[in-house]
Amino acid sequence: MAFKRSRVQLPYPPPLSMFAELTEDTLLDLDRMRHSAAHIMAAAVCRLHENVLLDIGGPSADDGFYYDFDLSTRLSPEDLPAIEKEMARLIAEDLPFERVEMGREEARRELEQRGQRYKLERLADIPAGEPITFYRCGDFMDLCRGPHAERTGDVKAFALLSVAGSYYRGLETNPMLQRVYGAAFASKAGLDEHLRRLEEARKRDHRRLGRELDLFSITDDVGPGLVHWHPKGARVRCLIEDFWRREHFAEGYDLLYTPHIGRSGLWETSGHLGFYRESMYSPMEIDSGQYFIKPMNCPFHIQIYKSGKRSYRELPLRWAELGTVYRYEKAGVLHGLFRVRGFTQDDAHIFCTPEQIESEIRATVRFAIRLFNAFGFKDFSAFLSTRPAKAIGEPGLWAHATSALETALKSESLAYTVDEGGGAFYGPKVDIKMKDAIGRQWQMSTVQFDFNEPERFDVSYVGEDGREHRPFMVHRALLGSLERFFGVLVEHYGGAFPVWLAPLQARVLPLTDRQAERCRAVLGELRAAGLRADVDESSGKIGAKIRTAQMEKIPYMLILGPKEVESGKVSVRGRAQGDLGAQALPDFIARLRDEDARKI
RNA sequence: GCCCAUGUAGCUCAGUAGGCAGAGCACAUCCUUGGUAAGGAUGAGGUCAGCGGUUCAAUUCCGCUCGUGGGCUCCA
Repeated sequence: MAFKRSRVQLPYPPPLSMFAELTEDTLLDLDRMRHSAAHIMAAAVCRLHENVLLDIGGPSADDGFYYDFDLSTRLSPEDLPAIEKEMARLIAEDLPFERVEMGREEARRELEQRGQRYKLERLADIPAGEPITFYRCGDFMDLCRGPHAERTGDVKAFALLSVAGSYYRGLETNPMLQRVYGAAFASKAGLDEHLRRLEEARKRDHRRLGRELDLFSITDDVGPGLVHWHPKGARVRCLIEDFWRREHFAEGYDLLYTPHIGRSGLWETSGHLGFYRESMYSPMEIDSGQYFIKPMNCPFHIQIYKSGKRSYRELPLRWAELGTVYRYEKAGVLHGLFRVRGFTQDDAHIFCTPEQIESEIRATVRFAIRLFNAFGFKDFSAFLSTRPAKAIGEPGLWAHATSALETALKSESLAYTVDEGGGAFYGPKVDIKMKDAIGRQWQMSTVQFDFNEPERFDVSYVGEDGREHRPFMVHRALLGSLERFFGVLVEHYGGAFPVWLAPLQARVLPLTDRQAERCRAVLGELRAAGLRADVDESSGKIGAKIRTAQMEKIPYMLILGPKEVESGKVSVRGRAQGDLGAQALPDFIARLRDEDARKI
């Protein structure tokens, strides 16, 4: 039984609590207790406000609870303390939760009498034959499946965290309800630990570190969702890209560069204007034609495929591109580097024969994991999304493709969940998720079949039989987008990049001005060895220079005073380890180059 | 897009019950040349997000716009 909720979409803020030490039973107890906390909150709101229309609430994510309701007044964060106080009172009263089962008609009358119109709709959703239950707690009674804690006093520690809008049933055509989120734990210590984790996540927030470490910015003047990579961020990106290119060549990929805009006809053929228009920007007029900025790279890669007649002997073709695309995202969903309007995908398209597809997919999954291992991600799982009701392409093709995906997941021993019918209309897919340093899950890679575009563009190859065949076409992005991947990486490392990715690997610190010249000479040697370094020539004391370097999270500091100048050594300080003593410069350089090469 | 909150110096944040705006850090200049996480002094830096309204007077009150943050997934 799936007691732990999983999500296909990127969660933010992501669930922080891992509860590794908790058993399934205690998790269920926690869920039950949080469900009750949600009811207590609803009861408190009903005590404080008139005409509260209840929708539903319950445990949320894996740390708290929420409840949705419709109120005549708008709740703001300032209202939370009063609700908390009322909740505390209900908890102190230690009221029992009483399960009341009733017939459908009786339930309807009950809800009508209370004027609970959302609840009436929810009641109608309950399939015939299932028991209809209410839970009573003092004078508060709510249609609810349960289960609940025994008494309100079982909620030992809670805090209300935020108010938010929430569409009824999550549909934006429905009225907007008010949602209050809270956290609840079995003990004060659990709650404190949770709040500590929230604080830890805040410290790692890539938007905050992006500013503090001068990595990137997004400015109002240019526009929301459009990223500027500052020198240090750009340096990290460059290192990621260099690594990515080397690995792709080693995996038998070729690289492409394609234009950023294309004629409307191209997008009509591809189907994007039909299916994807709401994510595309308005066309621009060039000569007498309309051009669209690309939301995807695939039509261009297909053009290259079609630039000549292809033989089965050429397949598989693996074509990758760091392709920059622009997509319209609703203003409210933009978020730092995680959700932007212009981004660079580490995109690739694989064209292959049916016989090749299984090994291609396997290699792709293995490749993704290998890449992520290099960045310190170790824990993976996957989602397999299969054929939806409305789909293009023959069922036989779908079955073949889906089994290739599944085989790859099994042979790589990836835990996966099947999202039955959750695939896009044009093909099944696998999404790979991974855990970061503090246990949060991120969905990064996607491997996706496409039965639509090859058809629309009439993509083919000549087989052994001399006849034309349709190749399989697979889209895949491993890192996802460089923007989002970089954001995750910043949070994963908390801004303290390992030596191989650090924008600056070492800083040379003169004790006084008299060592400045020697420091510049040391810098020259570091650079000549291919290392990234600079010198702090400011006039502060050594403590201040160390503090600055420490806050910039530079892996190594080399301190040079009269002693070092005389001995020809450097005093090394590690960002994490502190004072490492004096070393000969060549030894330090060798050590740094070794760490760089070993990606640590 | 929708709900709520929010926007004051490069950053973090005070402040004005409506009367020409303030701190710390960062920056510049000078003094200091100090051995492993902040030496000192002086100075520069603001259309108080933008536009409109009320007012003798608006950064402050009101409206709109833009941006940012939390959400809009699970769900009787």
